[in-house]
Amino acid sequence: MGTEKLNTEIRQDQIVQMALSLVASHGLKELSMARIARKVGLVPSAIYRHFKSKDEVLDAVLDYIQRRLLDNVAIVCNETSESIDRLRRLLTYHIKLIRENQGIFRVVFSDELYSGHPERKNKVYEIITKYLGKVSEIIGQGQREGKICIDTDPITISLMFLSIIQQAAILWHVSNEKFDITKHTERVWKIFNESLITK
Amino acid sequence: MGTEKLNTEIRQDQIVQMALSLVASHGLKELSMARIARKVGLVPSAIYRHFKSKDEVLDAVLDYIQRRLLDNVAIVCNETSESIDRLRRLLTYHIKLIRENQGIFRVVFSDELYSGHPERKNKVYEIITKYLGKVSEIIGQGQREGKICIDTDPITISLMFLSIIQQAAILWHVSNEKFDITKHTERVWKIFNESLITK
DNA sequence: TTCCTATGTGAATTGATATTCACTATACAT
DNA sequence: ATGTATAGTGAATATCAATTCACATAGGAA
Repeated sequence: MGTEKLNTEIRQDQIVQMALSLVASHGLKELSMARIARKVGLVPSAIYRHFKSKDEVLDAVLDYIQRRLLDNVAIVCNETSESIDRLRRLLTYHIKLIRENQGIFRVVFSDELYSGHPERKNKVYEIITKYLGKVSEIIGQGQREGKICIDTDPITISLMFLSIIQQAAILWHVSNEKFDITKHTERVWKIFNESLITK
Repeated sequence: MGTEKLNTEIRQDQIVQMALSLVASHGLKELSMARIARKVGLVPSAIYRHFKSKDEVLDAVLDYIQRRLLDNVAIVCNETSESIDRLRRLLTYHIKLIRENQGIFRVVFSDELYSGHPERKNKVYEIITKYLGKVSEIIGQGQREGKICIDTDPITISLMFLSIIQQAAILWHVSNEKFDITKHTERVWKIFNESLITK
């Protein structure tokens, strides 16, 4: 009825946001076009004015996630040029991203998203490797500067680095937010610091 | 028609196995009672002779996963009494379990499994913490024996330990098995060895 | 103001899936 | 051998989700 008419770009943004928010609160399984529509304030069929299919919506959500992750890298690189500092800050931003937007990780690590969709599975792989690539650039920089020990390759270190946060995030999520992710991160950083950073 | 009649215990086992195998090959989303039935060699309604609902099937799958994980701990504890050795072997068994039974991890870390099921989410949490508990016992033993440095608590170390394998498993899975999980594990073990094990 | 197009609506379609039930057949105990 | 409890069948039901389409309308361009 008296529903405001907004152009596709705005609606697409809203749809992605609402989709992500629904995933955060109820998981991917419960994500339906009808629910998204209701949350946006539209009727289900209206979504199809802005996306050809549910698959397209999911792809857009993935694009958004990728952007958020890579933005974090850009932000820390702007804030400081010191490699260890960059890593430390990235850790903080990553945790913050997880806490504020649980949906992101329910999506990225739910195989429901890409089972039966080779292209999408590939996209997820791409997101992870791109992010890892950026992190390992920072680590490589640190190694060249003599701040990080060079007997392990940057990719392995960056994967270790992210693994630990990621898994903590899963535990945090599964424990209904009881697991203290911040404290865990601090302890891990300490070990990380002592074992990889040249003194 | 000429379908053999087997007793409930056998059928329940078959159903759990086939369910897990389907999850491994097609993901949780594609897991339907009909598919399970076909794979077992039954008609869909027959499943209900052995499980009250699909939820019960999923619970049984979770029980099986828990058993497999804890079995691994028992096995390594039987094989050797040396803490570092136990950890090293557990790592190997864990990777083997992942490789041979990809379904296990598609299940444990798919929130689709427990979204909207607080009890099941709790069960997943329980599985993880129980396993972590066992691992940290081994680590605690190593610390008491002076083999593992004591400035970090066992739980943090065990979580780090498992995080790294787990995440590697995800990457392995998302990359369509291209990522070399064994090599990665070796490198990680090396770092682990150098930073946590007292020389 | 008047069109025209992009956007929104509601009903209908299609397809999948969990679950139930009345019925049948098998294996095992007697 | 026979009967009974247990396991298997196939059809039916109910629900739910994605998608389509004919129709309605808002809002900017003319």
